[in-house]
Amino acid sequence: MTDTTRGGPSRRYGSRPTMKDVAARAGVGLKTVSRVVNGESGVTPDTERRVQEAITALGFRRNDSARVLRKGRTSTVGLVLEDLADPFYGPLSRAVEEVARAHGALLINGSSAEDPAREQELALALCARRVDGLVVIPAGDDHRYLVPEIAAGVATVFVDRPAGRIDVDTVLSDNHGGARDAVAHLIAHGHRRIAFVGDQPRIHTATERLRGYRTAMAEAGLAVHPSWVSLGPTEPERVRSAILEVLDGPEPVTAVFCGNNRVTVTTVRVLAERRGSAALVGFDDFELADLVSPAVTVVAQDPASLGRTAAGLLFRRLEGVAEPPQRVEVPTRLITRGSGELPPGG
Amino acid sequence: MTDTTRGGPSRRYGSRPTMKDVAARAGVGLKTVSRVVNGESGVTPDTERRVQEAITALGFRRNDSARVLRKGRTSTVGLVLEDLADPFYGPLSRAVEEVARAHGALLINGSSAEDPAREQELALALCARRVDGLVVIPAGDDHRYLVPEIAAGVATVFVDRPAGRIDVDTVLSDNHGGARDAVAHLIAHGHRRIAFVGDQPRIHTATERLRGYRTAMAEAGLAVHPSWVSLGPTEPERVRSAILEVLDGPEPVTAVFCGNNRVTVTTVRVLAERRGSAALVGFDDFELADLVSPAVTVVAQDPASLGRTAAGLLFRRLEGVAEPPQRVEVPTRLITRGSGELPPGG
DNA sequence: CTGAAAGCGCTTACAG
DNA sequence: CTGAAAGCGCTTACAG
Repeated sequence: MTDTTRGGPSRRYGSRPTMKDVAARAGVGLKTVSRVVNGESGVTPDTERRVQEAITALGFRRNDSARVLRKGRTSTVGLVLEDLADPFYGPLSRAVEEVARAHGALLINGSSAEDPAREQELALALCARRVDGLVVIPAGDDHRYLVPEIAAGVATVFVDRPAGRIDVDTVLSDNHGGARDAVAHLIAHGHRRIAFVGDQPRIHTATERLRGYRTAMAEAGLAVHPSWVSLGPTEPERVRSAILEVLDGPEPVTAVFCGNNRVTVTTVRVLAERRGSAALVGFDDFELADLVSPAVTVVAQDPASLGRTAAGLLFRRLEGVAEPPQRVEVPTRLITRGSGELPPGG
Repeated sequence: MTDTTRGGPSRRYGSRPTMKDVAARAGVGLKTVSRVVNGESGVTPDTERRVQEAITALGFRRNDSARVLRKGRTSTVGLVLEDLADPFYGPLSRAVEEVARAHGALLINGSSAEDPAREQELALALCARRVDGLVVIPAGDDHRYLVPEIAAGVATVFVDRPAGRIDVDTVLSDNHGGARDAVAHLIAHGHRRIAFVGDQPRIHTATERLRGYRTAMAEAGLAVHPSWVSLGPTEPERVRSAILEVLDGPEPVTAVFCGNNRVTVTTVRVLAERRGSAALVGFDDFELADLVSPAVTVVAQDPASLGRTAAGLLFRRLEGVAEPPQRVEVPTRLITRGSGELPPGG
């Protein structure tokens, strides 16, 4: 029962030919095969041809696991994000992928589903696969588990949200400034009673945007009634009841500032049912925001730019740049389309 | 200049401790460390504790490249898709990821950008990394390059579009039937002059949907004027001019059937500018389709179901099921919202 | 221009 | 319960 077919024309299904098999078939040494496979110089055209023929005949493909074991680098970077199906993260991921590709690297990404335990599990699984670098959109707020990995040389960049309890390169949108602009815009259009409906308070961007809301209100000398602020999951049911409460409760508002695109979309639905009873500005742009009625005024982030910037930092580190951790802020942009310019009392 | 610090408390930045280092520090054999790391039985609680301490002290993390080299399986699957930033592929990718996760596997995905060469490069790079299986949304139409990989045991499933010149498991939407339903719906609402604007003719889904369009027209005894059919890139400019041509050309239509979500979105924009001068049914559902005016009637695909089904087939194969290649068809669903029920001559 | 030997960091198969 | 040896498939460092 010995494996006598190894390297022969009818190898067992599931086994793969190795460089050794190719070398045997081509009648050359192992190192010569390695040279051909890696396009190194110093091989006679005739030898190269024989090796290529053996490669094709056997269906050889280099095993990168073995290669990595010797070389140390995997030419792979990891991306931990919240949810690939979210239209905010798709373009971000794609941007990271393009930068990686330009550097000859592959991207592995995984979704944390907003679960800190899953984020950690994923990030460490990527480290065990020895990614050269890691881009993280964190779900949790304590990232000390990455300290040994970073010490061991895994380049690490956080994006969209900051890292907790470790000091690393970080790329963030100007959440506070963007939210402040949004709310100031509503105030400039005559609103005094403005609600903020956002994501869960343990998410950094949610609290930063809330802070921007409070700043704008305070700068205008406006009090914030506690019932106007609602943070929580972005599930449609939660958002729907939050919106109805701020619109129809004892302290009704005339305008709503939404903390992210999931919230905005549900709010647009609720307002459409009620026939536009409030002004609206959303954080994050979204497809067709210009085509609903009224068109939705937003503070746009640039997810592709966030991804590109983060990946750029990552590869700078991988190229050996050793400077203190950077903190890059990506500006936001107010896009007025109608919903944010509605007067109070509509 | 020897590396005397190896395994010591101050190893060189960038180097990583190995099981050997852990074994030395804990005063045990290599195999014992392996047992602890992999949670195997047969280790004294006291020994285990000493090993765990050494692991923590050194910041050890198992190198999966080395592990893979011995075990043969990587517990990784690859997904080649068109563009992660496309809202159709995000949910599909996420669904594959969830199934992989349920099987303890990680997902590596990459975008082909609709370029056959890049698709091949990506798929083969994944094979070189020895993914256990491959889910492919192809850009090209000749996949014989995968034959050696499949023969070597890489489980392979095509989804959304069929493979070219190889016989493999395939999961497709009912493109022909869905398109036929869409066009029959427009005909039932009185339309006789109907345009089809779709994706490039080398894309299988585009031609299948065109075929469905022709079937419905033929079944109703309606002639198709050549100028009513426009296939090409889904860039907004191309779609815009195609739409204007079928609406305002010498053979104006009263209804448009759009071949995919990118085309539909642009068409909605163009029609909004012209104030709803034609009926519209789109292939693919999209966010806020219910909120634009008129709301958009679509033939909905279920990208998550496509992904789940494909990944399910993949893991069945990985579990050893050996049956002839399957071809699974996922049904589509007509969702009427208004734009497809507009009468001709609006 | 070419190749034999050693070794990357694990797991396997075995022996105690 | 524990560990020494061999080997997975490559690349490195070297010698011819």
